[in-house]
Amino acid sequence: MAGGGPARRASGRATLSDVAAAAGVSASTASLAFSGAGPVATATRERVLAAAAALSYAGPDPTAVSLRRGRSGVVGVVVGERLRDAFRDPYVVAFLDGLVDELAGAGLAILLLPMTRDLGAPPADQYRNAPMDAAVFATGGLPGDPALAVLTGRGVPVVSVEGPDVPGASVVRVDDRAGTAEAVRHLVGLGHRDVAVVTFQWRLDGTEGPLSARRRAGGGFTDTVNRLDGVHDVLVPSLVWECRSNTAERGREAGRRVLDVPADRRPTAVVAQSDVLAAGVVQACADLGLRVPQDVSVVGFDGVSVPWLAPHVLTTLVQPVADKARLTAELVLARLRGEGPGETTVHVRLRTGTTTGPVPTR
Amino acid sequence: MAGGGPARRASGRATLSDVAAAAGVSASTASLAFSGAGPVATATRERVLAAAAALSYAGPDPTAVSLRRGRSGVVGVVVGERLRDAFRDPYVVAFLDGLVDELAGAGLAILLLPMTRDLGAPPADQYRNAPMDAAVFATGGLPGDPALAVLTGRGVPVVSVEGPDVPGASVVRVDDRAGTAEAVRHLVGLGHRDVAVVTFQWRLDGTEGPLSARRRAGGGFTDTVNRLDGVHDVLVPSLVWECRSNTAERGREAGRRVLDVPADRRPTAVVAQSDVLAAGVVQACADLGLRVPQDVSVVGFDGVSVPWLAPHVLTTLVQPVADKARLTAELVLARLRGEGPGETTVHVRLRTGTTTGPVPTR
DNA sequence: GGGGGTTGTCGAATCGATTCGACCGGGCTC
DNA sequence: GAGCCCGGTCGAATCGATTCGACAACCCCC
Repeated sequence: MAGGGPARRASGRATLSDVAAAAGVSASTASLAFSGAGPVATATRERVLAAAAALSYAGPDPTAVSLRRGRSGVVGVVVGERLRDAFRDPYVVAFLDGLVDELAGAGLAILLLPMTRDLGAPPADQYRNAPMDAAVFATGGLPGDPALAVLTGRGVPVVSVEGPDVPGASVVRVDDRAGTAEAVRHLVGLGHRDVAVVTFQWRLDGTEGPLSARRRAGGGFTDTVNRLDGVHDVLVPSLVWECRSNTAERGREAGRRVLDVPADRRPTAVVAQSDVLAAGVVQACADLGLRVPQDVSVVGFDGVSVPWLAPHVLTTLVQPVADKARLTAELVLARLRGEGPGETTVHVRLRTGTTTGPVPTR
Repeated sequence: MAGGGPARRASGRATLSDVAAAAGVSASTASLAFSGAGPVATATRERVLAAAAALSYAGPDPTAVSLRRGRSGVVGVVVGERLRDAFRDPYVVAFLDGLVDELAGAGLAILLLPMTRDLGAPPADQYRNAPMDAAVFATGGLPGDPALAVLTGRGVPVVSVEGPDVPGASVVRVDDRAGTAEAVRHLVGLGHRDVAVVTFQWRLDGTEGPLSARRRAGGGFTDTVNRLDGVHDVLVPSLVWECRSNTAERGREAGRRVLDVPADRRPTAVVAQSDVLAAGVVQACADLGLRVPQDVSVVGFDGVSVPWLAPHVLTTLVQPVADKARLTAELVLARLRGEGPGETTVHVRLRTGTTTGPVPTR
């Protein structure tokens, strides 16, 4: 031992220099001994490791490493407005689970970022202050989100999943327009002509109710718009009802409002923009004493399991959620390798369940 | 302008020094101009801000700030084993939502940490490498989790919610033992004597089925143990069934296995360790043609809304989830202020719903 | 025995900021 | 008019590591 008292700083924990001093080597050598980069004599390494143990040095400080390497190993993930609502959606959870798995496999940690709730307000502090090597908009987002400007201003590469199509961002697209169109054609094939649509929120203002042409023209969330356009590609829906959040509760309310009308004016089918909303609509049917699919057909979107709908099996557009997560992670990793923005499209597939059937005869 | 070409580094983005140089001031002054700490002449500040805008400098680098300040503004949150399962539990989501709100209010960002799945394996990289000012075990945890050792080794203060009771950690306790006992007394008051218990996993090995005395003696998750002890405080359950994950699906399977026996040997009441499991048990009753509560009474735990159970209202032990989140956040903030480990207890309250009733007469 | 190649170690520069102490005028008080 | 205080600015140290280039020692082989 190189004499002298303990080398610990007054300020607290031991640093690599302390360890080096205790082991009688330079800081460079101690670093090499820890990281394994570069040649170090076995005896030296052991001396360093012993010194580290003696000082209970727990390895290099992540913050210092981040600064030096210009990498923090953290990826920000933006999820829906309220965590409470976002995490209630099995699709979001499944996607997040896949994404976390893929990124964790690459040694990356996930930072939860709240989606901007008010386009007028400044974005949350975390966008500005939290360390981040990249950011993923996991569940869509609005063009013009100030958080986006902050991130690109910082030089943080953005990967957007069906999100704002900003220049410089990597994009994961979903062919939800074509998919929705296919689902509507399925309904038309069953004889349906009077189809209502239950959508996500169009903008961030908490509005709920029939979507006016004026509001529609104003532009909205990418996925919301695409899925509605897909309906219009096949027919003009008799009613479009906007829900203020993507929850079964709001879907149920939407279903009640859309379907609680005299039978001759009642839509014979409802296309919902998510399985969660669709499940709410099915519940609304039960509330109203309407049979699914004899009186009303219901179509969802996502293809996640909604076990509490049993014995119904939702007719829905299945997203390949695991693939989508993997592709998203790959786009993130590509940006981290320094490659430019990339782009992928994932395809949805119509799964016919028990919630759609022939149009009722009146 | 102080002549010369653009001061940007070849390596990429502008730094504070570049801005300072462009504005013709020292780096110290530029820093002061940005942070607002210390006096800066208005004219100078404006010159600095203009230079920053010209160089599209987006504010101080979070990593560098973290190193200097010894604070990253990031709090790690450990949630259950699989995100997929954890986030399916409305209670976990509600708690997390509250916690994120509270911590975000203090300018802290949330890092998602996967719970250790295998006590033998080394903890995930993120425990070692991710910047973190504190860590919260949000949904329980195992004593002896190696991730804990890594965190305390790093000097990261730990706040454990019904989690491993390690020395030095702040602890949020729940009086779930007393609460469960109260629920069981409620059942006893209704005449029940033959009560089955459906529990969380006891350990991490994916076991499912009747909990043996031997396994039980081996020690398990804090909350699992406490809630079971609460039952034993009142009576000896006729059967304890361990589920390998806290999902309605496993609860349903448990319910089927526990209740699908001849009526004279069937438990008249089931105490589940969560509302999610309880919901599964209620579904199992429907599967088996048993009426709730006429044939079987069911008790849950958490008091979160399980809307798809309608028209049933679960008899359950309500946790004050918002308070719990707030108290947890306060313990985190106290540690961040440098205070020592703290401790709180939250109380649960029995809410009598429609899923418990008098014992059936045979 | 000298040249060339390894191996092991170290010093110093660097990552991008914050902050303490020093310094310099100018206005104020006594 | 001397002394003081304060507003404004700057230089240098510091946070805790990584890494490049230099250098010494040693081995091998011709």
